Amino acid sequence: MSQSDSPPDEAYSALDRLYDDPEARIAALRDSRPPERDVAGQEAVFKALANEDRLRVLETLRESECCGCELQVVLDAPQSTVATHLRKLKKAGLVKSRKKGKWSYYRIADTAVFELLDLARAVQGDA
Amino acid sequence: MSQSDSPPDEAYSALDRLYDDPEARIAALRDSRPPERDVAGQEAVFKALANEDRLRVLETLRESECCGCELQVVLDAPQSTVATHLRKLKKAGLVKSRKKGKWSYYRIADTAVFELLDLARAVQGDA
DNA sequence: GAGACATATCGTACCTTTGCGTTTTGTATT
DNA sequence: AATACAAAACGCAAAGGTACGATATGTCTC
Repeated sequence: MSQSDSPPDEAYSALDRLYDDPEARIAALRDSRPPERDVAGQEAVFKALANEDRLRVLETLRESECCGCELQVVLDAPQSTVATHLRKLKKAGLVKSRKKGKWSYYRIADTAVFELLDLARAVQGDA
Repeated sequence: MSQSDSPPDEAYSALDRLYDDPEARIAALRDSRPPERDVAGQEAVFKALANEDRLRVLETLRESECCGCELQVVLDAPQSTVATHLRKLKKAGLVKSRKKGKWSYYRIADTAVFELLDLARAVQGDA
């Protein structure tokens, strides 16, 4: 993951054999690397989405805002488990919450979340 | 995760207090649950996307098809590590590969993958 | 202010994923 | 057929994520 730890020298020599101008190809490949920030942000989003229970929560919130205890019914899981999932979804910016009395109501933060869910289903569908 | 293990009876009684007709609400919540297959498929896709190295590979493949040894340069990681990531991407249906001589060339399987990457960046952006 | 109750947080045992050295497989080249 | 080499598969230690009981926090009702 860093630069000096275990450089794949073998890979370099592979490129040496593969191209007339390996330096240029290497430079091109390196340039195509996206900024670290972007990648880290994307990873955080996908990590939050990479769990069945959390996906079920999002699909439910698609229909309507829900409070925590309703989501317990949906997931059929204990309160602390549900709360942990909701915290993750919130931290990743996928849902927002508002407090009303002793209830916390959760809702999808951005319509882009719907699109992510739909695309994942589509990709999977014709795999 | 299953039905009989640890039912959140507490949640049921919460709904009892919350609604005039809790049974109806419970039924509605349960009906909103998507088919198990769908959720499992979505999870698989998001799991495959939930890793910085794999995201970097996908961003690189956005530009052009690449062989394994090129991706080693991009990730700056040993061959076995890169191969593991590629296997996962392939199993999730995100990339396809073709073999030419002793090289394997990888490419994005579906333009939906680009959209997923873009959406994740967008969601993250205004979080 | 005491009790009930929805949530949030903490601690931790358990399970999954990752990274990577090593070995194996498949394809050129000599 | 021996060598070279890209890629795939195997194996296991280390890291990370999950589930959930227990506990803490905040809010309503009496």
